[in-house]
Amino acid sequence: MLLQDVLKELRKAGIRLTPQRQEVLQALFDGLQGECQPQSAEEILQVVRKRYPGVSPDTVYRTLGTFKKLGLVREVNFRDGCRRFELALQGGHHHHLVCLRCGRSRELPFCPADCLVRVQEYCPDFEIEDHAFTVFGYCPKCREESRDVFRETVEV
Amino acid sequence: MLLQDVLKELRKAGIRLTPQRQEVLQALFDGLQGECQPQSAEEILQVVRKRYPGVSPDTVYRTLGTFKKLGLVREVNFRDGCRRFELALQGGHHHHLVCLRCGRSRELPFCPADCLVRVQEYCPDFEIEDHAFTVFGYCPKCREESRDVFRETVEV
DNA sequence: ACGGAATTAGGAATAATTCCTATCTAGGAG
DNA sequence: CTCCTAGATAGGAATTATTCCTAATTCCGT
Ligand SMILES: [Mn+2]
Ligand SMILES: [Mn+2]
Ligand SMILES: [Zn+2]
Ligand SMILES: [Zn+2]
Repeated sequence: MLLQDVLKELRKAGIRLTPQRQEVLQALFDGLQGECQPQSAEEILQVVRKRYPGVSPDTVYRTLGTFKKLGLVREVNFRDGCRRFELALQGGHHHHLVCLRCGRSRELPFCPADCLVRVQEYCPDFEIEDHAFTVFGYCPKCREESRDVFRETVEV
Repeated sequence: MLLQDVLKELRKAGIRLTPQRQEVLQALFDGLQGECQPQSAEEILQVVRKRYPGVSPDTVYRTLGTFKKLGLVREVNFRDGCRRFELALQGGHHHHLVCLRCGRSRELPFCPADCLVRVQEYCPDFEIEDHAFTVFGYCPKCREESRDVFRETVEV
């Protein structure tokens, strides 16, 4: 799905298409490229300001909240002190593997869907809205580096 | 496992047993009772201060960090603006179902262990440390209440 | 009991997020 | 096209969670 399609959807949903919102959306689409690092509000703000200086953090947060309510954006937590956001386009559902040292993440094409089914059976009257599955640990690069540090320490 | 056993383990691990740490540990054990709501640092601070006034937030955070490194405490995120903590005693591994409205949580006896295995295969060089599986949505009570509000709105 | 490394209190600093309010504007009605 | 207004924004202040700093204290092995 492309930016244009999403804009159409938003219009259909009765969302006013301000330039600010479009820029935030664009930033979210940009974040989809490459290694897919969900972005913090601050990061999105910086991207947006390149094209549209003067946007306020408040607007970014408000817009992300709006998009989240529409199911267009998902929030993820990487335990690095801020919330992160990424587009939740249909068919692209995934989760993350996060390095607790460098903070980089990798997409995981696994989803504990069976657990969700069991949860729904376990609590039939609970209305499930979203779920998080995130794996934390240390990436190969960071493990390598800490091994180096260890060597240096020992050799001294 | 009881408080005494954990204290023994801590001593074995070379952790200095200050009264502050013992109080934080006690607070965490208290949190285990009842409906198991993982506690925020602030909540723990309040509990600790009842017995031991004058503890600083810093100490609570530092202690939680220490316990986390030891694997004694797990951190969970309920999307309510603060980190939450709970004891991670052996055999008691579980996850949570969280209401986005009232913030209350319920324990889930399901763990996406199979996903973790696949993740480990997918990234053999990544050192998995921890994982999060949390289901968000609206609890029966909150759904009921919002239905009431809806009725009132319509009837006016 | 002593010494020293680890720990703490308290207050300042930081960083993320929200609130407030005067001003602006997208988009529907005419 | 112009007008109108509900909804959106900027900017700065306020809030809240968390960390940093440092002098003073304390656990615990010897
Ligand atoms: Mn992603
Ligand atoms: Mn729990
Ligand atoms: Zn890494
Ligand atoms: Zn609820």
